[in-house]
Amino acid sequence: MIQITLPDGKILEKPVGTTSMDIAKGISEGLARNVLAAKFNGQVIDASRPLNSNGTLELLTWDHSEGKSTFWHSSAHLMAEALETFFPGIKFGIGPPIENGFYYDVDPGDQPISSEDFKKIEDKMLELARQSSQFVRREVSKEEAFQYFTEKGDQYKLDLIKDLQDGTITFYSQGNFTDLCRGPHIPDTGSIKAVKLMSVAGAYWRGDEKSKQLTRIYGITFPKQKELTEYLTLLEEAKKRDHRKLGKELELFTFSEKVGMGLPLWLPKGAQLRDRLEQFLKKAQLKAGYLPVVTPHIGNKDLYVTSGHYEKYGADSFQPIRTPAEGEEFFLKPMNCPHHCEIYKSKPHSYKELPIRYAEFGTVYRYEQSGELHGLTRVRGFTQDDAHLFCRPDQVKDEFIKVIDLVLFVFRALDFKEFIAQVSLRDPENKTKYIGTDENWEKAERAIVEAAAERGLNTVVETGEAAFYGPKLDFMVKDALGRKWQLGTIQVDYNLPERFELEYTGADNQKHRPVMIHRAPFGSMERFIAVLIEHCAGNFPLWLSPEQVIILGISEKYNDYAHKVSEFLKNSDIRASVDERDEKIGKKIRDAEIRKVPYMLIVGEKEAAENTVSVRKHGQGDMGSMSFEKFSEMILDDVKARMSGN
RNA sequence: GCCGAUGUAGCUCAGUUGGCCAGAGCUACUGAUUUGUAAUCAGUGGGUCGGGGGUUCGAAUCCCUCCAUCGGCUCCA
Repeated sequence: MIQITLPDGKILEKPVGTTSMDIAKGISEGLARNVLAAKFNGQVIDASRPLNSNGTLELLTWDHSEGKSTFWHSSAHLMAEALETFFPGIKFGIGPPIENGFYYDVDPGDQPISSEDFKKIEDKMLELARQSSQFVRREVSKEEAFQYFTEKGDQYKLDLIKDLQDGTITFYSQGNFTDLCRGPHIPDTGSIKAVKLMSVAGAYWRGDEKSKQLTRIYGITFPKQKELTEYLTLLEEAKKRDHRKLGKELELFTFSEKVGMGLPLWLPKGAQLRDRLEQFLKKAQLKAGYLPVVTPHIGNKDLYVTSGHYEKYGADSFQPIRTPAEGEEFFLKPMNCPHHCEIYKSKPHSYKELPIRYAEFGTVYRYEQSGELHGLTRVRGFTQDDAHLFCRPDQVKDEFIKVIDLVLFVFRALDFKEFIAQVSLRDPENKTKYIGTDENWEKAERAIVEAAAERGLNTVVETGEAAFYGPKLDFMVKDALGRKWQLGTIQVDYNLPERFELEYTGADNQKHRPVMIHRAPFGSMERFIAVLIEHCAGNFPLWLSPEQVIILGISEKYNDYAHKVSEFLKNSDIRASVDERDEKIGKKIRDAEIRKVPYMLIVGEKEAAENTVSVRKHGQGDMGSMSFEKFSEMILDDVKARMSGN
């Protein structure tokens, strides 16, 4: 007999070889129907696997993320089975579950698969699912595995088997399809009730640019049709928030082929929004002891030879500008730090001065591969809310914490509640990728981990994701379509101070090397605004809104009064304008609502006579009337409260 | 950069077996109207059908090529 401990603490005595499914059936038929897999002693396994030792057991259903993963992984197999019926000889790479659904990388040979094939594949998947074929697990020898896929002619599977250890290889079969697979899988295909293939895309075999490119088919499945419908509705909603769409509709930014791809043009309203954000952060930074500096957009090649960036990125960046007479080479600056190092070097420093914090909204230019460009989130010219902190080694952790606090202040002011802090450490297996000593790396990594812990950040650690010069802490958020983007970043750098031979004089009258911290709470203005647009669906908070108030006259007769109100508001630093058009009030309101102007003031005969305005709030409707002085006060109070981060 | 898809007026989109001067709505402009909380009416203007080349009596439509955009991959100081 073995003892099985359930999540509620209950302990069951069961014969050796009992399966999780048996246990589920013992609890309830309903549960048994919904069990997709099981987690035994922390390992996810098939519900049909016999249990042979004591342990803790959790039955996984659709409500568990691991249950979903198993469901989607099995769905990938189901799709593969369907694909094989339409594309005989098709070869398979890998087919894992992902955050939303699954994909399978396939090589269909000379019979391309396009989205036009989706319908028939989906139908076939549903047809196969209805047969409720069981997923059957089988342990095979490496030799047998080789033999099977050699006969099938699937070189990708052979490539995978090559790296597997004999004795650990398993096959899973359902219906007429057998795949090399670690598992686990759901009991049978019958629970897959709704299927939707999302897209096809190219993907390199094993993620290697030099390998053959396979066709990746993305799909998602659900145990209920209703859930698929809901998911598709959610995607539609997300599309409406896409910053590229809203950016155009709200006239925030645009691109021009003539100017060049990936080079955003900020329209007046977008520039206004951007300026509000800059002013907000500049104010906070002044309070936190930052010193504003300004540096040029280009820098001599020598600067980047010294920094080491020339060697690493020289060939893959915009090529240098040459002076006609001297033939000197200048690069568009891809980052601000080398310039700031030279500012630091402009005079000797005492340990008493540190930390020194140079801040600059610095516009930088990076050559991004053409296929990488994406709205405002991935561009070739962008402005970093950059700053470089030069401090003593004993100040690193404190400074780090202060920066975390600043980032959190910004996020709070802008109502970003969901983000994760990613700690990026170097890959210990591949230390040659990085510059700097082991000792310095360890010190820096420890400082980051401790600082993040002290501020209670929700962190994930990513090994091998560090920059080549130091570890970093990045704040990640998701866009409307669930894609993850890095916003703020804090990076420790022991490298540049070394390369630029930065120094300060210590209390011992000896020269010491400062530590540098790069940091940008927004990251880049472009990306931050992109994410902000999606975050608030274009309904910017009042204090940021490019147009805060629009005054709408009932007819042209009241335009004079409307202008009087507008002038009064503008004199109080409220961004107000008048819709002077000869349109009916309904039309003016509709247009202002579509433009997402936070406040509409409707003025007619009654208001003009009483010196009042009729207030309509965006998305909420009529709020009644008040004197325009009172309205102005209300707006200013709101703005003031928000800008201070409450 | 790679794979796949897309590209018609300022915007959103019709226009598919190649065939009269390429269409609609919104926007813009002109006029009428002077309006009370999400679209007043009428008229006018606006397009090298992404660029270039080709096939054809004839191309927005078929082919080639380049460019840009979109979805991914790879990359991201």
